[in-house]
Amino acid sequence: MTVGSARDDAGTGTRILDVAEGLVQVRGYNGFSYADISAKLGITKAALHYHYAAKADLGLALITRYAGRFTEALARIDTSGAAAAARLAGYADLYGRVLREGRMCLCGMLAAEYQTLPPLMRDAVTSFFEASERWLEKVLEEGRQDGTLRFAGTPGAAAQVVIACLEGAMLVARPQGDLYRFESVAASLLAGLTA
Amino acid sequence: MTVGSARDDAGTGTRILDVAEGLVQVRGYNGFSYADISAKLGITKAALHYHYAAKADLGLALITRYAGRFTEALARIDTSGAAAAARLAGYADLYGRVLREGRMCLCGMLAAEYQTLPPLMRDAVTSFFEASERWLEKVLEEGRQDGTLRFAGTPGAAAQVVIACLEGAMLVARPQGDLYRFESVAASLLAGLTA
DNA sequence: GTCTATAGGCAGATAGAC
DNA sequence: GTCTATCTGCCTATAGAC
Repeated sequence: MTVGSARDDAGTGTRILDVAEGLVQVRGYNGFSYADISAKLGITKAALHYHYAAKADLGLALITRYAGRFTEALARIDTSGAAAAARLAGYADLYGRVLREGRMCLCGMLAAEYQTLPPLMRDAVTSFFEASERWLEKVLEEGRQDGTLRFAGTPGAAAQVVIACLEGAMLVARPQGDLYRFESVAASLLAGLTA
Repeated sequence: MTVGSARDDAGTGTRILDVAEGLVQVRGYNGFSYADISAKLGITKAALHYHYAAKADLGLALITRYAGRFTEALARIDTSGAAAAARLAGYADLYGRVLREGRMCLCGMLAAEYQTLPPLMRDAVTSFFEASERWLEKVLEEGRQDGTLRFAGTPGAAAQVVIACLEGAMLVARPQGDLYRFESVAASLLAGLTA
């Protein structure tokens, strides 16, 4: 990887990921091709294969970067020092920001296509959800102890409800052309968990 | 359409729908081809095109049949005369039955691929969710009035939470290889709505 | 790193015989 | 209704020049 002279030019590899990420989040992994990226970026398909030899390599890089950024965002929420309820709201807002760009959660989209994915991509998708669940579990447990959150059952079970609700709300909001639907569901979810 | 001599033989058109339905629910609309159906059914691709000239025709027929059966199932729940809470549990069980066959909700899968679908298929998908929401709204409102269900906000908002939760739980359960995850989320959802 | 050119395969779809 | 044969186009991927 070569560092350009200007600090803010992205590098072709990164720009490929940027375009491909949007395509997968909108059309799915099976719904885009190298030709789509080629057209949007103005470089040939052959050049794309130089950076990502096979489509599966590109797909894996996509998930890895997405999961890394997600983990970073969760770390920022943690270091904010906010109460558990606010950290939970911050988590939901991460989903809201993606949807406001007209996109589905990358891993939610890939979850639908799971059975058609190459093995390494499958593993990366499941890891994403496991990491999410672990973070939520921690927040929920802390919120229960400090009295800012309340829920029945284990923190793990509640974490699964949160993930299901947010992913499902994103999934349905786009076809219904109703982004507010997501905000409404997320608000109901948070209200039900707030003490 | 010709009626066979034996009452229980399905007809090629129906058998095509049966196979295609499974393929879409497992692999997605963009994840299967006429060749897949051809192989599973032992007839040529050309024969498939006789029954469904274009893939979009097949896709539309798939949603229409699925939505019709879903509506029938909801009608059966209604005529059971059960209380609102039990009817809600029956609704969740419709999803559970699909997942136990290793499948995603047909329209949940198509919701993910929405941006790549032909217009008529898009409209059919949104209609499915609207019909579901209207039915749930009715049940929730009745449950609130007879005191078997409780929730904050409008019945419409609560209905959206139910759909989001169940679709999302299905979506995530398959990659995680954890069908019990769905049951757990559904149980939590119902518990939160039961008075 | 990016290009032109092309391979090899599979997609959806059609023509016409039976 | 189903078949064989074929078309056209797009897909992922590679070879080799620049």
